Amino acid sequence: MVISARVHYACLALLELALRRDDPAPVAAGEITERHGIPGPFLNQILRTLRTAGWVESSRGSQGGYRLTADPSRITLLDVAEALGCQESRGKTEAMATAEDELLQEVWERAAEVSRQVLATTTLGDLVERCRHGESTMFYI
Amino acid sequence: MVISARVHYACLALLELALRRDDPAPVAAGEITERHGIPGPFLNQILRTLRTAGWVESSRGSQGGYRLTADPSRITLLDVAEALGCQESRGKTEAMATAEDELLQEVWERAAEVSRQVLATTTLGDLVERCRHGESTMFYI
DNA sequence: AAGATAGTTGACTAAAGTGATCACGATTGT
DNA sequence: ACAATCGTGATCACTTTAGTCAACTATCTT
Repeated sequence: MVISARVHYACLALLELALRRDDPAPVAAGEITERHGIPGPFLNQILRTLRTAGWVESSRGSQGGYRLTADPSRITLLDVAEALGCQESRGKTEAMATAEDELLQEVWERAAEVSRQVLATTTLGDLVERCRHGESTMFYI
Repeated sequence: MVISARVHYACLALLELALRRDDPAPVAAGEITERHGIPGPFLNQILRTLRTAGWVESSRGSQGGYRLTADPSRITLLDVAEALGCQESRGKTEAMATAEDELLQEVWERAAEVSRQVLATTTLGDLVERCRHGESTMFYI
């Protein structure tokens, strides 16, 4: 599971939308780029992807912008990463996999899985809460 | 933590060396490429890296080859990955990190850390044992 | 109706990483 | 001598990633 700048930006944007969810007015892309220093056209591209994936909806024209389509507590960081096309491959060509090969593959898969679990158990709602309470409630291993 | 083909090959090679550790004769690179279908010159490059990192030693000339320098149970897959220069960056430029930014960084870091833990707790010795007993003793989450 | 604001679309570029190859040189055993 | 084997550095093709651009469409305000 690689966390690219794209995914990071996407999460930032969605977090911003989540924080302003009680405000009925949509949030313009420009406001997000300004607050987080994300290159404008790039964020635009990302928001488009999130819209196609169904996580945000947009309204055009003046006073337009983006809105979350779901409750922040129902959107996990894994959802976001997958929406952005985080393809994990290591796509065994099926041919000639020795015993050692398979043994290693299992380890790689497990390493990826635990990583995925972390993302799957963190929702935008969690982050909003942490953000509001100003606590950094991460417990390290 | 991205598992590249390079790291996978490196682990295969080291596993091979570990399996044949009682045999005093060094293992030629050619034997490994043949058994696992790894492109020859590529494995050569990888073994060179492992040598510089100190995990294997080589002897030249006819009957030459590679040998492990350490006990397989003391070599973790994380060691191997790091030897191959698995650089994880997501290197915050230090400038303008908003609260949301830092919150996300913590999550990415934790996701990477649990992944690293899996690799750090699996040694070549473990794999040798599993390989010999033919069991696939992986417990999934 | 005009103009400003804001999202839509698709193509495009530059840089970096990845997987892999090559030519040539240096050692060592038989 | 000769074949086997490692050592070194350069190079290449391909893909992904980050980011850009131009032109277009929709909507609101006045």
